[in-house]
Amino acid sequence: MKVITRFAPSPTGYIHIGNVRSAIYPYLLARQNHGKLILRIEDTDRERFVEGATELIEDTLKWLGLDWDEGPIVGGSHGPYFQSERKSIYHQWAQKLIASGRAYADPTPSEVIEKYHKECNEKKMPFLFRNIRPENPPEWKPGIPLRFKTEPKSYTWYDEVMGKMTTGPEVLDDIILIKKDGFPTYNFAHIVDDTEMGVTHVMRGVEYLSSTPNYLAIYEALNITPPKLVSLPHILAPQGNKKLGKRDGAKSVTEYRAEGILAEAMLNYLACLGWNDGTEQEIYTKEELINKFSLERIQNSGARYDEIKLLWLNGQWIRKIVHEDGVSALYRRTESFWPESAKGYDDQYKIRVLSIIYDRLKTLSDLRTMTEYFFSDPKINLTMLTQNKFLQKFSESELENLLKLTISKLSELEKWEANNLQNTLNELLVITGKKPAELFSLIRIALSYAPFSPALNLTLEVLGRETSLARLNLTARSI
RNA sequence: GGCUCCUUCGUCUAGUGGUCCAGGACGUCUGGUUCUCAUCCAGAAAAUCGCGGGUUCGACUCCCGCAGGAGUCACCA
Repeated sequence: MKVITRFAPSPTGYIHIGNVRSAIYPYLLARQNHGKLILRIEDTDRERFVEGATELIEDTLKWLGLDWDEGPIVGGSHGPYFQSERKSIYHQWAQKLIASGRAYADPTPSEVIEKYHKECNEKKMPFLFRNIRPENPPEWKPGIPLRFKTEPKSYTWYDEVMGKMTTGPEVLDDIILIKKDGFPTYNFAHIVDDTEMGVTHVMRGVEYLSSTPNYLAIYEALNITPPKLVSLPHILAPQGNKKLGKRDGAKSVTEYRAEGILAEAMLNYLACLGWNDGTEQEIYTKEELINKFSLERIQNSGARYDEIKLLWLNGQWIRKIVHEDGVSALYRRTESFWPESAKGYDDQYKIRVLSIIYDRLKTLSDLRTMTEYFFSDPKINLTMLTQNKFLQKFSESELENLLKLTISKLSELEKWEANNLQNTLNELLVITGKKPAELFSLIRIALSYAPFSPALNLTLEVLGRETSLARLNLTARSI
């Protein structure tokens, strides 16, 4: 049997990291089995619809590398893939239920329902509409909601993550199939769509676990074998025990992208939050995830979201890309992350800067703050020099002399190249009798006035003879 | 309140009756790599396996009870 999975978001805003996992797992399962992933937009709630949200969702998926086989943009033979365009299909299926006496029009005024609802809440009783089911429902016509006529009984089913499930008749109710505006509810629409689209594995958050018996009842009334059900545990907010939501500052995937998180790291982190292959591996490529993914190894308790670990993983991925594909591979991803001042500089120079700074990056946006002095002369800050813990014991004239000596030695260099520079620096240590910490700190600060920088010889090399000497001179004269 | 699910270091997790006085990773701390920051390397601290009973020669692992947490009970998905 061909595996067909789907990701079915509502276009109500951006996808935040609490939700993407329900796109990642279906993707992995589909790819692993050479099946299909369907993207379906569940836009039946016109009030919550947000303009542009669909595009945002598509962008997010594309960025993460989660391509879909059927859905918006790519099309497919089971369309349309927007629920709002499938109204007549739902109505056809609804007619089947009406014909078999399993659905009825509900003329109950909303005040009556609300009153009963309130009553149930006060008495701490579950709200069950079937208790006030109208006795002689009218014929169904637009403007009246259509309800499922349930037959309370016990259900047992198997959830691929949670295992064997059993519930009693008390959870079954006459749920709304078609709203009074003519659009179906999620409860009905997803069943129709999954069936029509041939979905074999329904993967969604655990919050749907409690309504599963009601879905099972509809499948049964429709004479359909339900697909495999996969409940995904929640991702928990960093604080408390609540599921991660926008209120907890759950950022959109797009935001992480803008902050310089790599798609590979994001995918790796999210896939492994609540899933592991039982080995001690931490870094997974998309291909490895596709190969190793398994439903049985999805965790069945919620997992807390930990941004620190994401950052660590991102650093690992930044280095992995450089080590495996070279600096220019990483450089291609950095375009929007350089400081303003880098604008006029060519690719070659920026690649050289990147090659000496990349192992310090946690996110690509660190480039903005960490490479400033490679592109514009830093502001001279003499207190930074004189207050430095290695330099404060020297007098100003001593510092000046050390700098002058450094300048003259470096000026003699024929080839301005890292190894030669290191040799000269070593010579200077011998000549001056200073400790590396002392001399090197002085030079480093005079060049960058930054809290940190790469190895001194590399910094000098990339900065170039002219710039380096000019900056050292400037500081020497300012002391 | 009903129903359902969940419960191993701070966090993500390994663990399917003995090889676990519980392993890995993040984080934390310490030390090393000619300055800084980071990387990398080495090491340390960190879980009476939610609690209480049982079964067993032996339980994190099986059974029962309890507690705590979460989800759900919408013309939202």
